[in-house]
Amino acid sequence: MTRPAPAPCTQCSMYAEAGNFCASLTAAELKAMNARSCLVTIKRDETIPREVLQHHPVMAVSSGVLSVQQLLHDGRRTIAAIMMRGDILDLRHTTAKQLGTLVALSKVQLCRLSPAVFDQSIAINPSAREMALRNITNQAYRAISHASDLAKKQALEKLASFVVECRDRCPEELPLDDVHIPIRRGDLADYLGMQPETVSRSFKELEERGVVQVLDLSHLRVRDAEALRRIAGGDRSVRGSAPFAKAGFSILVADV
Amino acid sequence: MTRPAPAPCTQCSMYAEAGNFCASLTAAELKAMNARSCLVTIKRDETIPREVLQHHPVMAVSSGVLSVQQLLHDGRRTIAAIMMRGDILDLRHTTAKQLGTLVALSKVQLCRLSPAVFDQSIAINPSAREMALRNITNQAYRAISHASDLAKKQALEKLASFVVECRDRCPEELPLDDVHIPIRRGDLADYLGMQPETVSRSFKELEERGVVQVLDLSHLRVRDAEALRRIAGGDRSVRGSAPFAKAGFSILVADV
DNA sequence: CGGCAAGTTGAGCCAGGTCAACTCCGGTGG
DNA sequence: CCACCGGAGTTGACCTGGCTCAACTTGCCG
Repeated sequence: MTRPAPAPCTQCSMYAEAGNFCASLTAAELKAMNARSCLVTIKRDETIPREVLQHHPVMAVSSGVLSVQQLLHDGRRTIAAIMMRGDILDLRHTTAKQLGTLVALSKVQLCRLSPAVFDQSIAINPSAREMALRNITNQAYRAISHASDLAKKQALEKLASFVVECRDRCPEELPLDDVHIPIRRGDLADYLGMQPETVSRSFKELEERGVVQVLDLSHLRVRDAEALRRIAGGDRSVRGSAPFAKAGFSILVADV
Repeated sequence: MTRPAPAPCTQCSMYAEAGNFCASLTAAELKAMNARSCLVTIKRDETIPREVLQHHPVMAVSSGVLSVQQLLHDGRRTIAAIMMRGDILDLRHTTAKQLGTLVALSKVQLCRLSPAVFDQSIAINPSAREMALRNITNQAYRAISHASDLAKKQALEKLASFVVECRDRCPEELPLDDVHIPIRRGDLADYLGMQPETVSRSFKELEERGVVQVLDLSHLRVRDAEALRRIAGGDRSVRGSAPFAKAGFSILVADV
């Protein structure tokens, strides 16, 4: 039985989207990459086993959301980082153990890059090198900025920060002001270091303040981007321009 | 007036310490780097001004502790990351604004690398390339692991984690089991997302449990490394093997 | 349409934030 | 050399944001 024909790189978002590593490869490099790499699909809540990471320490997220998780002794779970399309992981110098486990938060397409081809491309192709470096650097700075969200911000502020992060980072093309929340409430709670209940209450609060409108569990509409930004920056007193989005209530309240 | 002769790279820890970027440069590269770069000293609590960062977007920490800080609207301060010797910062694709401000937490020696020489070395010298990539990747993974400390851990656990981080990361050569805490209590509080009072109480608690002994404000002795590790991993019930380090108390307590 | 997992809402409680007083220590000047 | 000063750190008492637990509602998939 032959191995299933690898999906051609040309159909992968790592290649298709400018700014990603594979998009900067030459035709020859892409061909080598295509021959030596392999695109796998991971279902939601599946963990990438340690031995797989050891055999394929270099990989890239082609679609979906991959998380770095840590489990505390008594069952508390932390999502320390989320990786999205274009993000490169190089675990050759970091055992997965010290980083945590890699768990898919949605259906994830992951490309196991050939380390040799990866290194080779980085060595000779300046633009591939720049893309890779830029991606890793951005991951570092995103993680730093996430740490700063977690350190001192209150629940509402963390959530506002996260919405802003989604707006900047999520690849989807949506009507202006609509934001796609790519992960579930429970995962979001573990990413922001809070409880699902608190996430829910904070969404409600943002909505009551007229800052966002919750369209469904994975879609928001931003009603007042400036207010959102200011809440994310720690100004908790801010109210949006369209308070009490669910019309009707405001009249009742005003009359009391 | 001639510019003061730049300190030769050979005296800088970026060069002297194996595993750092500059240590992997060839003699010719080092000479180029020496000619085009400049080592500056920054006093504690000084901020690197934005315009300096724009002119010198690539730099490396030679000694001391440099922090990435963010100030919330109402004055809360966060230390999102701390950089120590060997760490490379490349801000060419990240405005300092989105990352935060860079503030020295101790006397810092910072080398402003020439971006051109840096890029050139990375392009042609495989071992320099690997060092740079490895450092950036490690920074990313450290930040991720810091984020996971902040998300769900309690005060005591965060502090234990930090002590472990210091043990692994701090360059000082100290007697086994002694740990150097390179930053002040207030800064530590902002790094761990808590209040100075809580930091103080947590140190006391670790000491009362016999896990560490506080020698002075910047030195600890680890009494039970395994207990420390377990507390850092979320097992809050752990007590050390040498409780009530300040002798005498235990007798009184036992008699009640 | 039924069943289950995910999400939301409400009530009570606690870890850690806040505020104020106190101690410790290093630097400075008489 | 010592008295003084100011900033850092610590301790204690109180308070609150968010965690916990439990009940309920919603949304998803067969």
